[in-house]
Amino acid sequence: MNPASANIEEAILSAILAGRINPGTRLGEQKLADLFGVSRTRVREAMMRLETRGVVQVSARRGWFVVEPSAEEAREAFQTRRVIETGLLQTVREVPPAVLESLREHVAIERAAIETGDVSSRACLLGDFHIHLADALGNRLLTEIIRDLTARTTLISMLYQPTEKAEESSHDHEDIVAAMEAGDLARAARLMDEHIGKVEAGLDLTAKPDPLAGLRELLSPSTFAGNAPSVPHHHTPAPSFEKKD
Amino acid sequence: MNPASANIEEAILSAILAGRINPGTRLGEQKLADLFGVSRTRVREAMMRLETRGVVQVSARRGWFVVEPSAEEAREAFQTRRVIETGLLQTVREVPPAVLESLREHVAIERAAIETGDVSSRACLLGDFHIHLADALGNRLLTEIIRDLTARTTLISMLYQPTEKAEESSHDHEDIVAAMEAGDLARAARLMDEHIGKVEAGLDLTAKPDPLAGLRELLSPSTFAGNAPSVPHHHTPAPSFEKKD
DNA sequence: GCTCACAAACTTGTATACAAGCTGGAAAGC
DNA sequence: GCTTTCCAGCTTGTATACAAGTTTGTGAGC
Repeated sequence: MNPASANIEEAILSAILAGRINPGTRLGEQKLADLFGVSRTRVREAMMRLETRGVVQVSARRGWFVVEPSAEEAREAFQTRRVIETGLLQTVREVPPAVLESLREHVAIERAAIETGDVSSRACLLGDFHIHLADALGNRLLTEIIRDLTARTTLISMLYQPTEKAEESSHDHEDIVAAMEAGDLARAARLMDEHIGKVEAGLDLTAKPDPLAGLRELLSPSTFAGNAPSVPHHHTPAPSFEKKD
Repeated sequence: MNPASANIEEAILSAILAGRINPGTRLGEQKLADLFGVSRTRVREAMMRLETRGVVQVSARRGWFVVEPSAEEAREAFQTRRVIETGLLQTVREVPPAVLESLREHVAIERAAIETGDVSSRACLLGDFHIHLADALGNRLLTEIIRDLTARTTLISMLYQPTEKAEESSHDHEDIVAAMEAGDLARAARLMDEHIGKVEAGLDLTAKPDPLAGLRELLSPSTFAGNAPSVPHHHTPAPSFEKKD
């Protein structure tokens, strides 16, 4: 609708869905304004829209930050996704062949990306499966809701997921599609429930979102040799938020 | 967060939920700014947030309007509500006694409002039941989603609902709570599905949203005696949007 | 009397200016 | 050397000014 401001919003959201923007990343109004060649007004507009969609947050006079969901918020996001996605599968009566075809194709692309080892696109694809599903079985409204929720859970995974299990997720997707193909939507719903449960269980929600993650990442590829302690042993003055610049 | 702009947003949303603002109502930035004693900036902020929540829309350089969902959008909203609310009931394992108590109480208030004939508050209460349910069984995120959806369906009812059936809805709510009380959540989910289906079926989605509804309402209580044709017989130049001022 | 064209008033769209507050670093004091 | 205080710079918050487009009312022409 507003050409540029919609682009800013969409650009940031899809970067999050693709896992290219880390939770906690600071998004300065002026920098984005320069980047997109508009004034701060439009950027603020996009930011406020993203804030109501739950993907960024403003800290008064400090800046906009990509949300870092708390453990509680993480649980809420997963519960919500479980409710909606199982509800969708159980509400639908039958699945059109074209939809099945499209989903099978999507899963095939997932597997290809995993075997190729294309890490950057596979996270995006795994989330995209759920968005595709909502789009195919539901409607635009539902798709938008799922999209925002997927952005949230993507950020949560970045914060709390110790190890990725892309193969397992893709296999789950395959099973869900198979159940749909067999016309057993109740089973598809149950599999979806388990799938989301597995992803959630794979998180380490006891570990607080690590404010040092950014620093550690910068230091870990060993500029210094022979030190890979899990926690830096020197006293650090808690930089709290800022990670990228 | 932003005290005033959040208030504007909340004030408008709850007015919609209470049925005090009609779909299609124009919301002028300057007038709202004067009303709330702030500048247009804050009002625009609130409007854009409400736009991403799907309750208002901007028509370029003409103004902000409370949405008038199309028949297609109405179907989408009801499908989405059905998916989420049945999904919620089916996901929940057991219902805490305190929740049951609170829901029973709510239904009692509904019935009281209906018997009293308090038309203004009963629409609000009927929608509130679903919001309460999401709040009690789900989480804040889910509640917010349901709240926005309820705002949508409230507007849809205003546009397409020929006759209100408040007693029936309240009775449905009672049955749903009874099923929950009996621990039969599958039945509760089915009843919820039927309930939302009934509300949707009670709409006349073939009737286009009537751009003259506002005018007709203003004229119908007979300033002139003896003329109540369903359509004014003189040529009207299609005022399209504006209804309130 | 009716239609059409034009202009004035009004509304949103966008940028910019300035105010308010936070952060980080330098300098002073211990 | 270490801590504390204060100031300069940077970032968002809010208002206002102006640009661009829409609507409506007026008046000329038929």
